[in-house]
Formats: sequence, structure tokens, C-alpha cells
Amino acid sequence: MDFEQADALNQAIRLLSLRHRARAAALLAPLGLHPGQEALLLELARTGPMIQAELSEALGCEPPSVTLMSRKLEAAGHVRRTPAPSDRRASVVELTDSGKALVGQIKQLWCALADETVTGLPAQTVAELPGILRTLVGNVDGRARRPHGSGVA
Amino acid sequence: MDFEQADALNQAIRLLSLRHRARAAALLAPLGLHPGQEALLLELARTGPMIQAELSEALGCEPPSVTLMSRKLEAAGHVRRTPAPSDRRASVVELTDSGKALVGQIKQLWCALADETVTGLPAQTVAELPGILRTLVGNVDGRARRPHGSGVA
DNA sequence: TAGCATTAGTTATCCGGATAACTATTATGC
DNA sequence: GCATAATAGTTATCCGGATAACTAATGCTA
Repeated sequence: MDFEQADALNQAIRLLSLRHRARAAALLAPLGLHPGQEALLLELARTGPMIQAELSEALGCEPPSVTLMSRKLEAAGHVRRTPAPSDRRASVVELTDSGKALVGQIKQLWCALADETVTGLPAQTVAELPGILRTLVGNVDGRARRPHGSGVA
Repeated sequence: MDFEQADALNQAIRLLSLRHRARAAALLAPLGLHPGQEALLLELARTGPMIQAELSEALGCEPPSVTLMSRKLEAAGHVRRTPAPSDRRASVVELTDSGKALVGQIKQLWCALADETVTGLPAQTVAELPGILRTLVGNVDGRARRPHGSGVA
């Protein structure tokens, strides 16, 4: 791929990151949430109580990030953290009633955000988009972890 | 759009942001750069010397971010900042020789990053992708700025 | 010319997320 | 049983990027 194309792609991804996050922040602010926190709440709503290591895996971010996220959500009253009975190292995170109530609102504006994000795209493209994006994620994620370093790094 | 689809999309965008940035960071680290800085250097290489307000516009980030980015790149010797002759408020940013040399390397690994990012996608999808992503950016960016607030915010 | 709005830039402070270094617990192998 | 490895979590510190509040210079308008 020549540089023009590569730059168009990389720059578009960078801008999408900034803008989509900024838009999510604007939508979540009225709920008292910062972007990132909604992902934790949604994951708990989807899967039920989880320990932080599982959350870290599910959210795709590192354990220290999960520690901070869950602690802030606990301080806000949306989440409860209790020691795991079977493993004294682990702590189970689960939604409180307040958190469950919030999830409903998050789901609404999550739909609104997705709708406005894909405005103007043909339905087929919209349908394919999540799969395409996940392919991209898998591509850059895989290379970052597998040690078959392609020479450049 | 129902929640499942919306979440698939939003989550994919969030993960792509994290992973693509992390991969970029890994590739840029050997050059002593942090992600974000390459965008400034590439923009200067493309357009020539610019004042920070122009850089802010071109990079799509806020003036305080540009101040920090350009100052760190100046400290690293890749960029020179001089007062604008015609406007004593403005400061012109331009590449040093060191910066110009770096741009060549950045372009190379920028191509490598784009190549690995789209691995496995059909050529047509790859060709359409930048345009699709720019549409997404325009959608979320526009709503954030235009005051015709669609009720949710 | 005087006054005010606009613009360029900086500083201080906030946020999420990352890594590195550490503690505490659990699992494994001898 | 005991030493060692692996795992769960926390703390401290770094980064980019954002907003708010501010200074300084410019432009506009009366």
C-alpha cells in the first residue's frame, strides 16, 4: 500500500477514535459517566457478576484500568465489589440497582450513537461494518501479541 | 438499530481505537515518538510550516494539545518554533532536518501499519474503507458541533 | 483614537488507559 | 510440607487529549 492510502486509513482511524469517544462522552455526561465506564456496566449487564480479571479480558483493557474504573463506579454507587468466596485474591464486581437502572439509559443512547454514526451509509455497509472493524482489531491486536515480529518493529 | 447491533458497532470502534493506537505506539517507540506526534510531523511534511492554529485544525485536536505536542517535538529536536513575522501572537512550526529524516521512517511504518490493519479484507473493502470511516467521523463530529441537538443530548 | 470583540497561545487541571513494580493469595512440583 | 511459579489486584507514574481560565496581540467599529 502506498503512503497516501496508508495515511488516509491511519488518519481516519485516529480521527474516528477521537470523535466517537468525544461524542460518547457528550452523551454519557448527563448520566454522570465518563467514556469507558459504560462498557464495564454493559458487560456486567450482559454476563452477570464477574471478577476483575474477567472484566479485564472482556473489556480489552489492562487490570489497573479495571481497578480504577470499578472503584469509581463503586464510589458512584453503580457497582458493588465483594471478595470472591472461592479465591481470596479476587473480587467480584456486580451491578447495584442504581447500576441496573443506568444500563437501560446507556442502552438507549448507545443505540442513538450508533444510529447517528452510520447515518448516510447504505444498509449493507452498515451490516458489514462491525465485522470489518473486528477484523481490523484482530489484525492489529494479533500482531501486537504474537512474537513473529514482521521486521519493522 | 437494536441494541445488539449498536453495541457491536460502538464496541468495535472503541476496541479499534485502543488497539490501533497501541500498535502505533509500539511501532513508533523505536523512533522515540509517542502516538499523536507522528500526525503532527506528517502534517508539517505535507503542508509545510504552519502556525499552531492551523495545526490544530488539520489534526483535529485542541490548541492546548498542539501546544504540548509541538513543545515536546521541539525539545526532541524534530521541530522548530519561531514567532510569526506578521502576527506576534502566532508561532510558526516547521520541521528540522532531524524531523524531516524522521518523517521518512514514519511513512514506512505507517504503510506497514495500514497493511497489517487491513490484512484479510477484500481489496474493494480496503479501497472503500477510508471513505466509510471519514463518513463516520463526519457523522459524529457534525452532531457534536451543530446545535440542532437531536433530543438525546 | 478609544473601546471592545476576536483570535493565538499558554497554563492548570481533569480524564482514561498504559506499564512497572509491588503484595497477597493460590497452584504446582519436589 | 516447603519452595517456587503463576495469578488477582493495587499503587505509582507516565502518556495523550480535553476543558476552563487566562494573557497578549490583532481587528473592527464607532
